[in-house]
Amino acid sequence: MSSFDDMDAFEGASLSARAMAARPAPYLDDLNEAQRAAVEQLDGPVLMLAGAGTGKTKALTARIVHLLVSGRARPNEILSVTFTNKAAREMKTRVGRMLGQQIEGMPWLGTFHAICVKLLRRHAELVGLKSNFTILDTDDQLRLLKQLIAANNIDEKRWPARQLLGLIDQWKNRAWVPSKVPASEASAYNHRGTELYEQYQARLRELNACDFGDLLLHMVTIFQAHPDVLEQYQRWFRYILVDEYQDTNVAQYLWLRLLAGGHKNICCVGDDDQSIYGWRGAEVGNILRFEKDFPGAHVVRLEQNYRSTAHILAAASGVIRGNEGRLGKELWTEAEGGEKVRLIGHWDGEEEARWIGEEIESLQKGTRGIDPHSLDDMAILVRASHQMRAFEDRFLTIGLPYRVIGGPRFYERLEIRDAMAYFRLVVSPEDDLAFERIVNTPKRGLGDKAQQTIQATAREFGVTLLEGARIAIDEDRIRGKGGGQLRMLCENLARWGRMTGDKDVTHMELAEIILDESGYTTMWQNDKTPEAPGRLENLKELVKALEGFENLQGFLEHVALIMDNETEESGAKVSIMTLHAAKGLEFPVVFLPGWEDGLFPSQRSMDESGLKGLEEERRLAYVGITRAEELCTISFAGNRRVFGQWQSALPSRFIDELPEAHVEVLTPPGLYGGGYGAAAAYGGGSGIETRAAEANVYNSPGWKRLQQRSSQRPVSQPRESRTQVIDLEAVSAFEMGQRVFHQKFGYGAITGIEGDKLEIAFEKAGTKKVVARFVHAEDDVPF
DNA sequence: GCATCTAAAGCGATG
DNA sequence: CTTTAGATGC
Repeated sequence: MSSFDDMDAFEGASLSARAMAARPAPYLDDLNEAQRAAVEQLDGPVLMLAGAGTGKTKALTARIVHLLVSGRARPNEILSVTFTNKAAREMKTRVGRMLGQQIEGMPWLGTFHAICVKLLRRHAELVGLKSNFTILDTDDQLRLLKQLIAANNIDEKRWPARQLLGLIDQWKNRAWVPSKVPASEASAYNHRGTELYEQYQARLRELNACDFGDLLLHMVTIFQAHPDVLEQYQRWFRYILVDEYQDTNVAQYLWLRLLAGGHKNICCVGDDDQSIYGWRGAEVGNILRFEKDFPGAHVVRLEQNYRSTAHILAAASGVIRGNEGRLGKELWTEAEGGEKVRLIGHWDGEEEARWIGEEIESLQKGTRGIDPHSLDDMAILVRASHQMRAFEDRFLTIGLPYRVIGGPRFYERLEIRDAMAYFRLVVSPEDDLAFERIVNTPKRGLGDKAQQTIQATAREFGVTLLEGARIAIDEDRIRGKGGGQLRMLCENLARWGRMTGDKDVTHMELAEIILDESGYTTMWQNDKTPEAPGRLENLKELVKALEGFENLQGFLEHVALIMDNETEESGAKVSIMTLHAAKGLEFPVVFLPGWEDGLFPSQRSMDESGLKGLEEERRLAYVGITRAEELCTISFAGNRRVFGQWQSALPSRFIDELPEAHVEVLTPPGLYGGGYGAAAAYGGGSGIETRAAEANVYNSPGWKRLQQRSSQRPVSQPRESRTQVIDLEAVSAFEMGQRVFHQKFGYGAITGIEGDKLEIAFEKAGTKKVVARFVHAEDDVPF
């Protein structure tokens, strides 16, 4: 084990405390009373209950600065954990800005996982790993589990690997090693869950690998079994700060409690009303229990909101009031005036998308006393990602620029994982999982049979797959085209491996060489699907990302934890994302579509977790509303197509919880009268509102009409956009029958021209009408 | 060994 | 409806 003092992170990070103390402390001046209290109470346990938009990050960064300036701790003695890399990055820059100087050494400001990797590399041998262990992504985990399931003669059809993975994840979130899984879980996964968990852990150790859950679990295990190690860190980390404490799971909680066990200088920041990750193992209980865990804790409430109008806050408060067992907070603001929260019902999901599209266009120009807004200021927040499609389709048709936030993250993408597998294999030839992944990608004529031969050979000689492959070739066990290709792959890998030591080739050049010579780049160049250009683009991004690292090895060690889906595109765009992805963000204008019972609150959530599930959904509604600064529009549709089936739905029960005084009900032309929704059906809301709801909705002709027609496919109502800009110039470049390419739908032929829109029969996506400027001539594809 | 068809499942998402 | 994994056929 390397000595404590060797650790990079523990040295060279000092910033002269005296030099800073001499500076004035403007960071305290623009804090309000509560924020200031939270910042100045440096010693002992502190719970900062920070509502949405109350300047939480500001207080947190001021606290770090205060610790540094007051000389309580050096930058490398502060442990500061966040959940996302984005949050970590933001805190780093804000601390730097507040100090008025860039500060290199905040090595322990990062995500739980990033910090645990750093620690675990130092102590890996205590849990049977080498310090250069690899971190598996979900894909690798799943493949491993499938192998185990097959080896145990379990029918994967009846007992899917995904289920087992979910189970193991949950156990790890609760900090249960295989031997600690309680008997109550014994029946899980056909009574073989624990057994397979044990095998999985053993296999990980063989592979010198661990998964994300292990990063924390191993550290907890080490701290519990080696008090001397724990004590070192308890002493070293003089102050601990935790962001988004309501999202911590049991393993993270134990980890924190162990580290804070000595001095108890721990400050947890969170908002129980924004706990929306229960299904991922987060325990709201952690935050509710804080004062019991840390007796004498100072609890500070940040309740003054600087983000939203009073109407928006009132609406959010009205909804969240429905939850039990809250720590209790009431947001308030000095701001006056503003628009009420708007509520509108639609016939179906497409109508909803159409209306929101038009609304966005008129807000762009400014309307009814609302100033013009950039598209960057507007966001659509949906409950489930499949709701996004309706908006994408509509926005493509009317030519409204949008960006989808979330989606598959950069490093989870197929091409990135493939490329990384090549790099992994070059750096560590014993990485069998990487070998399996790329041996026949691109296609080398090595199918099941050849791969089984390699596996068998490797087992026979007790060597890695790559070594087994080499032996298999030498002994002529794999013949024909595949054999030759495999020989070439092995030789290439060996050659690239030697090049890692070559001073004349930078690791970026090497990465390019690997991708080119393996045929991987060519594979995508020859691919004619619409995704291919984007994938090549991503590979370029990947190589660019290498720049910040010393070598391939260094890059790989960090990549699983630091890669973000971050491509800065030019031009203003409206954002579309899930409510989960929206946490921590804010927008002047927010649309919240799809407020229908079953969709939101989600049926699945309620089925799985009952009242707890419903309460988490309610917090999600609270998070959604509080993202809005000026204008918040909630909508629901009477009919929606789910998995191709038309289904009718009732307005969300959360709509009844919106306080009427702060809501303006909009009535779109030609639709049933607006009004409150499902109160009667659930007995929610006040008596008056409930009766009003019955009168307005259930007995209204419009509602009855809606009910009657709900089983039929609704006729879409073509209505031209008020703000249509016809770009005939773009259309003139095309003619009937021409073959064209579209970013989203791929290749197709023009079958009609109408105004500025083209009707195109796509090869894969069917016939669609799209705006001409999103279409390229076939020979003008922007690769 | 690979391409093409067919059946079944998909609901929320960070490291 | 869409995607994807597995089976089937060539």
